[in-house]
Parts: sequence; C-alpha cells; structure tokens
Amino acid sequence: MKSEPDVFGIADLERDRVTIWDGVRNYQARNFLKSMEVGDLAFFYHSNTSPPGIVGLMQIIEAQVVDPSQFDLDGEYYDPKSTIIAPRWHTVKIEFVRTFNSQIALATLRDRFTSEELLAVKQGNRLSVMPILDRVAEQILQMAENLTPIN
DNA sequence: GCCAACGTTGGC
DNA sequence: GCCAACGTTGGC
Repeated sequence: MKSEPDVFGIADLERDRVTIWDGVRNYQARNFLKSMEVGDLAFFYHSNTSPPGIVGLMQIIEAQVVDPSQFDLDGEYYDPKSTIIAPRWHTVKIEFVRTFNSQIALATLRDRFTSEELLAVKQGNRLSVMPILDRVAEQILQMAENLTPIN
C-alpha cells in the first residue's frame, strides 16, 4: 500500500498506531482493498520520494470499512455520487506493526523480483494498492531482517 | 522539473 | 462505444 511520506508516512502511522486508509479513488485499488481480511499483513510503501521503497509493515484490523472521506463536503476526497445507502468507496482500518531498520528501495526490489512476481515493480504501475504473493512477501520480510540499521 | 504511463472525461 | 484531450501519478 502506497503513500507519500510528505502526506502520510510510516512515521505518522507509528505515531497514530491505527488509521483508516482513506482517499483511495481508483476502482482497481478499491477492489483490492475490498478483498482484504482482518489479520492480513501489508507493506507500507513510500512513493514520490527519493528513493521510493518499502519502509515497514502493518496489519488489517478491520475490513470493509466505508471510507468516511467520501462524505466530507470540504475535503479533497468528497464524492458527490456517494450516498450513505450506496457508498462507492470502501477501505480498511490498519494498525502499525513495525518500521524496517532501513527501507527496501524500489531498485533493490527490481533487482530481486520480476514484474510477474511483484506487481509493484512493473514500470508505469500507478496502483496505490496491490496484491503480493505470499512467497514474495516472505522473501521481502527476510530482506528486511538482513538490513543493517541506519544510525 | 520532466515526462512516460495510465485513468478519466466528454463530444460525437 | 470510440477515442482525443486532459489530468494525475510517480520514477528519475
């Protein structure tokens, strides 16, 4: 799951511990959010930063959450086509698990995985929520273990 | 800041 | 329903 650190980064999640992942306004990304279940783990990815990459881990603690921002008239995620009876945007509530000692850069992920193995590595991919194979996720977690801490 | 890739909008 | 124009994302 991607977020720009300037907007909401892993440090913000570590501080808040729990958050609703609101503001996703892409149908494909929303469908992936809808498929998530309580207990699922997700990587936190920093986009639009240098270098971009995976910075930590979080856990889904509530599924099928109606995104409240779609009803916020003054917010940037307001959707006039959404109604309380038929909301268009669902998301998840997540909890901070941990920040990696050092981030796993996109370049490293590209070195290690093909775009078939890891969708996030595919050039031109703009999806902010993407599925990941268990096997690949385990390898990434292993990579995180082996990272040397930054001071 | 540039720009390729992609999604959305809207005229027809 | 097609597709050109436009807006956005996000790596570099």
